[in-house]
Amino acid sequence: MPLDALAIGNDAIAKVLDEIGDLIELKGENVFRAVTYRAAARAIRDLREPLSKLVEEKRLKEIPKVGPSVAEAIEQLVTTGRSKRHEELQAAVPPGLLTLLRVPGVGPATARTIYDHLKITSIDELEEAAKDHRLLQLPKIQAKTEENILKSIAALKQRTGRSLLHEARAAANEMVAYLRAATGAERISIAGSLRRYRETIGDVDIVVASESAAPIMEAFVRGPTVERILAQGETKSSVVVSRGLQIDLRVVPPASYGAALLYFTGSKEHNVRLRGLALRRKLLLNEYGLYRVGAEARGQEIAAETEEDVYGALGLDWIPPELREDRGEIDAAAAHALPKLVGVEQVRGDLHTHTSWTDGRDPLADMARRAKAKGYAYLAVTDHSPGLGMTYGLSPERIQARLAEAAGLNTELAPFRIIVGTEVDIRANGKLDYPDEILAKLDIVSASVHSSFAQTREQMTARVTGAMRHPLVTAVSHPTGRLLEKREAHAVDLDAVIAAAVETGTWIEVNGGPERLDLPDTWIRKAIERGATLVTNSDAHAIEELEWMDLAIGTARRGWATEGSIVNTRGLAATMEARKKR
DNA sequence: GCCGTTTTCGGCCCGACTGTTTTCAGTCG
Repeated sequence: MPLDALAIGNDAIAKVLDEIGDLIELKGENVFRAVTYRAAARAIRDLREPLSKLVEEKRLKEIPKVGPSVAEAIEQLVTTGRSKRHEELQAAVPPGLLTLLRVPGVGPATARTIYDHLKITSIDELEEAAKDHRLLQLPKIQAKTEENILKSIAALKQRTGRSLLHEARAAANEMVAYLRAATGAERISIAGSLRRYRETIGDVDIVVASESAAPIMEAFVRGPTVERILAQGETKSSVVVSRGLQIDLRVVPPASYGAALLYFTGSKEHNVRLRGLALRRKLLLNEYGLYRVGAEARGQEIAAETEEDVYGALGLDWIPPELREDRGEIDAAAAHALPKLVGVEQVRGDLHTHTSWTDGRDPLADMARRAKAKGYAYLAVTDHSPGLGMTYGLSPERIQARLAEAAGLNTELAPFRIIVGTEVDIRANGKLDYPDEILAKLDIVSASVHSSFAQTREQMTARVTGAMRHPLVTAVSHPTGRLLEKREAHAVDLDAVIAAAVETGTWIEVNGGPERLDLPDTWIRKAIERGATLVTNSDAHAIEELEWMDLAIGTARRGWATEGSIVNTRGLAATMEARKKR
């Protein structure tokens, strides 16, 4: 079978490698083997080339953590869709043990015990057994463990998945505000994936600096949004708040605040690299500080008070949280070669928004006034075209009326400027949903796919890149069409989209809508490396959603974006100049 | 199973909390 026809993607292969890791652990083999498979899986998720290509070019060994064994598994997966190692493990490990691992609190050892004695292989069976108190007969399991397993299963069933960034942030801000008011603590920070602007959030992490942890812990677990206490210790506690979101709190002495913030911001992979770096210099890095090995017990830290101190003592520049993914940022920090990332304060305008003329909630005048109040120089309104029946796309007549309204507002709000544009639908056949004479009246034309998502990769790629080659199209919006936690990206060749952007000068959007965050960060980085122009947008449908620009910028920063790569950091004239096609 | 500015063998990040433990294994992040 030709490789292309099989088309097993990097993500699918990474998933199998992760599963091999789990199976190795369940089987009781050396856990470091399992760790290696999982590390390789992660490296593959970060890869920006298809594995099939690397196999063909015999370059698999260039991937970190890929040695002879992992490479063999990858090659088999790419060429046959199966892996011998994977299948042998599946045969050796009872089916269903993997399923039990999904229950928080149940690890390999517990799963094994439960299976060996009760032959349980599904979460439903586990729930039944716990309700009947059959787990109590098992070694090392007593009432409390059984109770916790039941609670975890209930939470698992209630929980739909990871939280979207803005939802997690709202819950985190609520908790931080409460802790400030209830305890008077001043140095409180959100850490974890939320601070790194990851696209979805598992748990929220909060770090507090205080000499006395007990009252803060007490206040935390009694918080108004707390539904369940998972753990409560002297310095660390975990609770579940509404919608199943978990919040972890860590209280550390003020002298350790920087080290703790660094530690709990992660990512795990970034931390592991940092500690390895420390160890090679005979230093120990933990959440309390950086120490000479052996000196930690005496509390003689080299650095701990601020993140800058800790990075500095390791010979590194301070690394922005969005870069802390072990994707080359540590080497860049050592070489003093980190990019100067774009900041939300550099944004001069928003070029993708909707109003009550179509499916937006707020009138154009309100959107424009809010944008001006934010300090923007311009705002583009890009209401939908009629092809999207459900969103009341604008007819040619209503476009004229909207142009007239914008002209009036522009006089009133000058020098602030409303740019009248459209988010025009790219139809299934690749044609745009407005004729050229209408598009020609508009200053910004964003083209996007909203239908026929099931097209083949070839069809979809031709559809999108064809639109990008249209001389009146300024930008391509949400290129993958993914809806986080809801809908997968449609099949599209992003390499070809980036190539078309570089070739034609069409901008690629970084959409700040929290369920899109599209383009994804690893592709942003690739697009920038290849010289494409990006535009960050909120895709706001209401005045408060203009704040989603922050999410678009956070995502762009994760893609190592600098001011120069983001077109809407420029003033009005320069931005309009940049939309001219090559 | 991978990896090397102490190494090609012997490590692999580190600590908190829980539960069932009389000193620690399991799990998590």
